[in-house]
Amino acid sequence: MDAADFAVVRRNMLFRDLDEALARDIVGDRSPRAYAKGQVLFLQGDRVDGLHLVVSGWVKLYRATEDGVDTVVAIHGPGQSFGEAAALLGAPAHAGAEAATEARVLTIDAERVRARLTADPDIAFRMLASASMHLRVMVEELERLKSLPATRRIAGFLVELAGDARGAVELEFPYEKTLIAGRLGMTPESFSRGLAKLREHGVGVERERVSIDRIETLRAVARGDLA
Amino acid sequence: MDAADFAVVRRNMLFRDLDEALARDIVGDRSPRAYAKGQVLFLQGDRVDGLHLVVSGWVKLYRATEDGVDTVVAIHGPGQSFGEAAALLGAPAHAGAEAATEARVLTIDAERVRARLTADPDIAFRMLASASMHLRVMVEELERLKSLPATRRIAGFLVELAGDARGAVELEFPYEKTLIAGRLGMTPESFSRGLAKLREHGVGVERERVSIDRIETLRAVARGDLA
DNA sequence: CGACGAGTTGACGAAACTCAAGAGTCGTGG
DNA sequence: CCACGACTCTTGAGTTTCGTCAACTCGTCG
Repeated sequence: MDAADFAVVRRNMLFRDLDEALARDIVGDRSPRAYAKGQVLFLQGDRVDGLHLVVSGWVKLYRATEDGVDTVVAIHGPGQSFGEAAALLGAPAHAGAEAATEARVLTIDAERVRARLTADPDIAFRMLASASMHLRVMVEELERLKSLPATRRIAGFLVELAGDARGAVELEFPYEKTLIAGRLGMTPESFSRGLAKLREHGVGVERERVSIDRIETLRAVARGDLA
Repeated sequence: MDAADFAVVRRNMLFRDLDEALARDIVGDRSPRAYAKGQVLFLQGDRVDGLHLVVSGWVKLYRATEDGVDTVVAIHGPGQSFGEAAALLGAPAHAGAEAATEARVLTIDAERVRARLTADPDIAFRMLASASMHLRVMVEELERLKSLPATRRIAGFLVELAGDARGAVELEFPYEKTLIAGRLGMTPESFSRGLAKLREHGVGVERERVSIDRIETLRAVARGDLA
């Protein structure tokens, strides 16, 4: 694994602030594996062999309901990990994973982590922290979904993408709009209309490129201060 | 703490299958504290001093949005715990907690758990398992919320309450309907109408008492096999 | 060039929210 | 003991939002 990839790994909660040597040791000689868009990493109910860490691209987690409709549960990008708990506990995955774009994902052997874990309880804390963070994200998502209208959810998504930028912002949608719509709990049509409505707040969209006149305005929309 | 209470504690994921002596040791000499309905355990953003385990009654976790509306994130009953990760990591709570009914809650000192944790890494696994279960519940909630119409969500809630009972079932709502509505992501009005609609599937409601003619019918509704 | 998929837009309908009124319960205090 | 108010829940009416169906545009790729 090259240095650039390893740098991404170190952005993850589990490896951040961890002793360099120990981090390398846990990763072992594994290299990220490349997945084509649409390729399945594992299915819902599969036993997960290791914990997954996205090095590049995006991976979606989804659940299939009985009637065939699938719900997007989360989407993970570079530096984000998933399936830690399932892997460590040897539990079946409660969601399926599929590459949403071309992606490279590092699979870390659960047994290896488990061995280090008993040796160094600090790692256990990190795993807990990681799980806790996932939980927090889900809670926030749940909150948004329960209470906010579509336009505000979209505004929120854009704000998140923009990070802490200020003033005029140019950015790209990281994956297909259809998928974003699913993540935000709406249909592609609603997403499209929502984006159209945001035009009056200085948001321009052309294909996957988005230009925002004033990100602060959008933050106000997301907060609900603006219609 | 008396034996009945301790039995409830042992139903929790963290303490189930744990060595009896160790379990008692972790709990220490703490006793459950009684909370009146509406009493606040901690606020969103508070530093949580210990992990909380509901012995009796119900505790709601909620998040307040900027505009004062609060969203119910989860509701925990006897044997369920919350705030584990936050307490252990010393992180601020990402939701507020308030007694939804009269409740008794055991607060377990985080430092004490931490100490046992370094001694016995198995405890770390349990905590992870616990966190993972929370996550799974949230994911399921998210899924339901995204894809299911109100009536099905209500049916699902009743089915969950009924457990694995068969045939005719009599039960009580564990807390106010308004709160249930919030948990299911709808207004009290919608909840009321939804319940009314379930009458044609053999559900009778009188105050907090619910009588279900055939729980199997309701399961079918929840699955979507029945309108 | 033609087929295909993604995205947009319009028309329509159903579901859920808001506002408002009213019934029933419970606790409190006169 | 009863009257009052507070609160919860229900029901009704009107409105909004969102999903569905369908047509059409526009790239992409074979």
